[in-house]
Amino acid sequence: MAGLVACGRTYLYIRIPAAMSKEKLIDFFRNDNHISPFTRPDIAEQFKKITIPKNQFLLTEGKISDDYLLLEKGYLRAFAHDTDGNEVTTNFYHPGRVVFEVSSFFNRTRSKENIQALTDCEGWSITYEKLNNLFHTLPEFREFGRAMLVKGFAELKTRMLAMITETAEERYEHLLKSNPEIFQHVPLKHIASYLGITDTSLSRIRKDLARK
Amino acid sequence: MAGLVACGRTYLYIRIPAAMSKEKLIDFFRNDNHISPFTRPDIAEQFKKITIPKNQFLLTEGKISDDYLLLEKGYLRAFAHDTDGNEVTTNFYHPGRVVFEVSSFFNRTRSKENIQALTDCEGWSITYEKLNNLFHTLPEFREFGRAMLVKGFAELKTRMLAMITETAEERYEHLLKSNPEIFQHVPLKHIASYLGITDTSLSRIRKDLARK
DNA sequence: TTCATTTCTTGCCAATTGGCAAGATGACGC
DNA sequence: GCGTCATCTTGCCAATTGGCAAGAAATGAA
Repeated sequence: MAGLVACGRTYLYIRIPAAMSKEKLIDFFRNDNHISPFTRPDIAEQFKKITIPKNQFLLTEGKISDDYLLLEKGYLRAFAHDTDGNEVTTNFYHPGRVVFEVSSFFNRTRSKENIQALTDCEGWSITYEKLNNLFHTLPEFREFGRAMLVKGFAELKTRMLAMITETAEERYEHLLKSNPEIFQHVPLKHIASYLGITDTSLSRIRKDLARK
Repeated sequence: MAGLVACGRTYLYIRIPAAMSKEKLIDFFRNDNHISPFTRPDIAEQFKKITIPKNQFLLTEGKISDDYLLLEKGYLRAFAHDTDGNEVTTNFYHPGRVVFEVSSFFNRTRSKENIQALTDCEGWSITYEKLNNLFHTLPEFREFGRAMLVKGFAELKTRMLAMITETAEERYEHLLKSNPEIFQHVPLKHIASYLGITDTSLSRIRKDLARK
């Protein structure tokens, strides 16, 4: 039971010892973003089950990201602050994703981003140190780690290209198609900043699309 | 001498056998983007010296990226095509950089991007297979590989945030500060598409800034 | 040099997006 | 239920950016 953290502030999350790591676990291997039980107990047992209540933070600015989280249930959002202090949503996460801040986690530097649960979340987390040990000893798992990095990289590139070549309306429509679930869990202003526009503009775009 | 490729088209580049790989080579280790001779002959000898004449391509659309290039001299640009067929510049490379297309190289998939030399270039290249062998056998070198990935990731994220939070004028000024050399080697239209604006807008921005 | 091509600038106007503020709607706690 | 606060929409106007086309300037080839 232990390991449970109660807290009035929103900076902590509950960490539950992995009681049944070896049965019900997550397998990303070559499964391309689809969740299923781990097939490798030696890997699985290094992960801890964690739950994150809605609105609480997996990572806050200034901390060093030390959760490499395989998300099983729930939705999260990452956001940073621009020079004027405004929140900018940098990413959304849904089940089947690896959730962590790449730069902070691997460089062991203070994060400029926050990662917050939009809904109650569940997943399997591993620390930097343990993850590195696995990478060191298991070449197949190393492949997995690299694949996750490369995948994130490619997605970010695609999004960048969309920012350059597509209108806000097109970007909105694509997000609506590719990630409809998040619209149920997040206010439009977060989606707007993710798309690179204001909530006012997004509202107008939605009105225009509704008339069509 | 051999290995030289002459070609009227712009799709090939010259590949010169690494005659002096062990003396004058490149060391990125923990050197954070600063070039100096390789200190590890076992690594160095896996790389081949290549030169790329101006305007020729290191990578073309549809091919699988198989050069992981440590750039020693010269400048390159990566570009893709949007749905209307227009060129969009996705990246610029300067000496001290690793030049390759992450997704195509690591996933062994056809590249959607081209990488073209803006000036005569020189550097040290390694194939996917050899690079993987090094990663497999040399943990320190693995660290280097990951660091390059993470670095590229972080840069792309920063650029993304700039696209969302900064005006085109601010993005232009930052590029001018951080990467002034490329302005000597590339027409403004390429810089414009990299910044996410048209060449017309960039021209106006430059006029405004000149008056200040 | 001369010619052709590309690059860069500029004017005109339209489309997109933002800033601000007011009002409507909805969610949540007491 | 009631009140409060966040969310969402809308109107008005301004700023930014784009599309197009013409002309100037620079570049490169013969």
